Amino acid sequence: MTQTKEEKTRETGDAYLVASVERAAQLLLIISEMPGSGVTELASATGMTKSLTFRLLYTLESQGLVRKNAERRTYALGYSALILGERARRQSPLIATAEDVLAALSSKTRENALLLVRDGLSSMCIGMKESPQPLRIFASVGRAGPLHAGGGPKVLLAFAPEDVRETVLSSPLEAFTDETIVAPGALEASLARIRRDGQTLSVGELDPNTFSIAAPVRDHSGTVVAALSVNGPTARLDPASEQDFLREVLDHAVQLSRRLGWAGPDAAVLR
Amino acid sequence: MTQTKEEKTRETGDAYLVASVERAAQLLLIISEMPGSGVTELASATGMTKSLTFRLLYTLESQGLVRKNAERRTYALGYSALILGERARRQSPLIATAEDVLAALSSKTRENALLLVRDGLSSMCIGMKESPQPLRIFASVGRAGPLHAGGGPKVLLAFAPEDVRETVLSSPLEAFTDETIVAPGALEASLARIRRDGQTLSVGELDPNTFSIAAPVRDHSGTVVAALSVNGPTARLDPASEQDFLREVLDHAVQLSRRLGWAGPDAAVLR
DNA sequence: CCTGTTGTTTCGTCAGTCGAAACGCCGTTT
DNA sequence: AAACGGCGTTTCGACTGACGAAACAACAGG
Repeated sequence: MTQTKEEKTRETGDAYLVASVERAAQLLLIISEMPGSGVTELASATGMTKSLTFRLLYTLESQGLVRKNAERRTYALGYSALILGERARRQSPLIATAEDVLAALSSKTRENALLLVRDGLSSMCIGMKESPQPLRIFASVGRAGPLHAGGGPKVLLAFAPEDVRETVLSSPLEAFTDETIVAPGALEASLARIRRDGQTLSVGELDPNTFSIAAPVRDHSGTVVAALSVNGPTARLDPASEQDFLREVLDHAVQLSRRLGWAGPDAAVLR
Repeated sequence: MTQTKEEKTRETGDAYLVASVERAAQLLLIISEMPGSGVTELASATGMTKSLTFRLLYTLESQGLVRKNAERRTYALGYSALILGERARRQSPLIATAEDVLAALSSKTRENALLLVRDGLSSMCIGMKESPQPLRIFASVGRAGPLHAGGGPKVLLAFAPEDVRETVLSSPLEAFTDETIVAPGALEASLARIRRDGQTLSVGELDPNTFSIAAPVRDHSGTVVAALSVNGPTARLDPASEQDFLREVLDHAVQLSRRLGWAGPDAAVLR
């Protein structure tokens, strides 16, 4: 509201950004989060003017990215958004390949199976197959999270470039639960263990009473491009199932990596 | 190139369009069609300047809508696009519900099962489940087509608002094959039959040697919101399978409509 | 009938966008 | 090795078209 000066310096300073487009993209993401809103509501949610919001919506609608419910005067994502998603999926060998693996892993373990990638300093879920059981962790594709808490995120961080690790380790670590690792030293040690073991189990770091078992996914060059994980309520984590889950997650992560062209250690080394 | 005047009149005349956003959206759709292109290639594909293309890409990348392959200097859709698609799917009861029905219909008939909607004066595929058989029609979500040729499109046209029907009937009808209906009178008659029968079979109208069987999908208010169709090679269309397909398509279309809240004619009327 | 809210439209100003052209960086060719 | 062509990136100034503010219209509820 009164950050005019700051905003301008940021925008012009940050370089080649086209402000209108940036705002339109933000509006689009906001709409995806709160479909069925009207102009005014969206305007206040984005901090933009009513006129601007209206114009952007008008333009996005003309491209089919948003759809307007004429009588209720309300907006939601349009078919072009659907198509973009469909094509994005096909364009990414990782996601396209992962779908089968997620389905297999979820049906084997009867728990949520997730595929996470690192996006800057956040983790993001880009694929998921939900547990068939009624009691399950709520998760959704597109959900962003931290890098320092939870099995999948810690795997991503463990294999991230050094500058990313340093940045995360040197910034304050938010405590989501009592179990969240907040001491940089302890986190570093945890990451080292993950690199040594090639997988990890974390309990209650992100949410109380939930566990997460994760392993890295590698591409043809051996680079870790994602983390495959299974999560569920700790109530279902007894010693037997724990061994089971660890084996299955590792197994499927390796399988996925192979399909991406990875020619790393063969099955004998694993187990 | 030399259409400066025309472009301007169109843009300013068309009203509240924000040109940058419009162009960015077009660029985004182009990228989805030709992933792995560079700045220059995309610039010539969209007819935009290199500088503009670069700036738009830069902006879209900052929002995660496109992803840049740093070493190969090449662009593809980003994770935000994926997320938008995911959310668009969830926001549309039609699409979310249709997935099961498409899977069931496709497995029953062993042919492609499609869900089409009308988008202005075009038909568009918004859901699909491919035939399990090796010989199948190529189709993809997001593909736009005409309204006057093919089973699904004609169903959409038959139940479209009158002004849409009039516009289509009074404009030249492109002949895709020898079987395409190009005479307005004949098309009108065909549409009337579709409205009477509540389903249709069309052979070779859009592509030679392919058939399409379609039926309307209705929402809670009884409005036709989509067409459910099955298509395949005419080689597999013998009298027995034809009856089978007609029954299955109608059956599944009704089932889908019911799930959308339609309380129309009960099963006795159908058959 | 009034009132509060929402969506739409208008208008003038100025910031921000755009095109052209120059630049630097490759990989290939001569 | 040097010259070339093609690419992505950067700069710059002119101009325009995007923006905010505020008026207007269209409702819904009381």
